[in-house]
Amino acid sequence: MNNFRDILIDKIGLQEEHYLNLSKVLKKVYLKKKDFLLKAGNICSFIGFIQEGVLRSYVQKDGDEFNIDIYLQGSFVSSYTSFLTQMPSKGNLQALADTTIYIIPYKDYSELLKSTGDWYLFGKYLADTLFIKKCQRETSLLTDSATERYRLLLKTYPQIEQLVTQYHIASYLGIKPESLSRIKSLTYINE
Amino acid sequence: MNNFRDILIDKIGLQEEHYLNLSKVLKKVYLKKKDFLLKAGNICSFIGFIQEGVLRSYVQKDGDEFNIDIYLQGSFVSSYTSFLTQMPSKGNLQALADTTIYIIPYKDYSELLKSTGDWYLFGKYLADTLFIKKCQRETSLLTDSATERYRLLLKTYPQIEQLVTQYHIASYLGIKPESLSRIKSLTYINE
DNA sequence: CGTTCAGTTGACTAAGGTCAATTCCCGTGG
DNA sequence: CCACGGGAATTGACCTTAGTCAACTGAACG
Repeated sequence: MNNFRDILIDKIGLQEEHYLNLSKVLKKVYLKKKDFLLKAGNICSFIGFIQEGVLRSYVQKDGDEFNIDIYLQGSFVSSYTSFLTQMPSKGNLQALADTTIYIIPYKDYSELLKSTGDWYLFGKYLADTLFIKKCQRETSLLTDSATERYRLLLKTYPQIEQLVTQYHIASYLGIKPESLSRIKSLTYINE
Repeated sequence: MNNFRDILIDKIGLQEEHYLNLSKVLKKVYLKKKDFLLKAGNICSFIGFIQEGVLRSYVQKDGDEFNIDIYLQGSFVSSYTSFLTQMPSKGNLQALADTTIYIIPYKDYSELLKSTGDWYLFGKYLADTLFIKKCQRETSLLTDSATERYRLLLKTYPQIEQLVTQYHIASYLGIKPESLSRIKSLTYINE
């Protein structure tokens, strides 16, 4: 269930034919670890799909980095607010490992939308899933302790500690790496 | 710019005619302070528009309440995740003052969507603005201190302290009322 | 008036931050 | 094959922010 075609057809309900049309405009992009897919200040002109690898979106404030999200294999990646508004993005998109992405350029995406109403399903799927994900994170940031957020993350992405460093996980959780280290050491004692 | 018709026509780009069609299905609902528009566990079957008054959405955890959002006059209100998925809502919607709302029932909304593609604009406006708002709050919760969030809130809604109690503002900020009280007392000293 | 609820203040606690020292791990070059 | 260098993670000591609980003030309203 981690490839683009399956998600389009099985999850979103589009047809093989749609996938073939999409394939024609998809651009395959290879990123090395630490490469940027998008830098803050630029307009996001694409929707990406991660074939292989990991990315993060983060914002900078007073010289510190804050990870807004971490994107694993099989997920869509975009600075969606910037994509929607076509205004400069406040966040950066950066690879945390060597990564392969399929890119749908904004222009081609608009063409697809015009070609048939079916692509509306895709836009709605994207908007809805992103919204729901944001709501969950908002609630978690508001109601859960750092320890609870850490456990939730492990439950959602059991493999994440093998894929990204503690620095990035801590930043995503809203704490410092030192604090995450302490949380982990306590976790073992309490089980 | 606080009434439904103006937003529909000037902001979303629909026509007078659309507004007239919508008017036929709108239900006017009066809530007293502390009345619930939606209780957790129920499915949200409407989009509301606040004609007059204030509401909050909040979740409960371990007996504590956490305000997810506060909705003022002229804004849309819904448990949008529940509305989208037609699954039970995790959050509650409650009036914080006597409130008048226009309700678009889910069923009628679906009918409108079918009647003409133009209503797609409405759905997209709603989804996009809600998403952007969530992103801003997510970033603020992650990167700003309670004091910064408090200042941001006052800047965004200067009138909010006249409309809702400190208890609700504190909960929205993710802190306790006592802490907000201390933040306020320090604020005056530092200006 | 007295009750009730919102807000403030004080004393203490807990969670997480900061900074510095140390250890672990892993890749690279001699 | 080993030694070393550098980033990642851990640990310790101390600081800051916010939470907790209880007492108190004050305005609102029956």
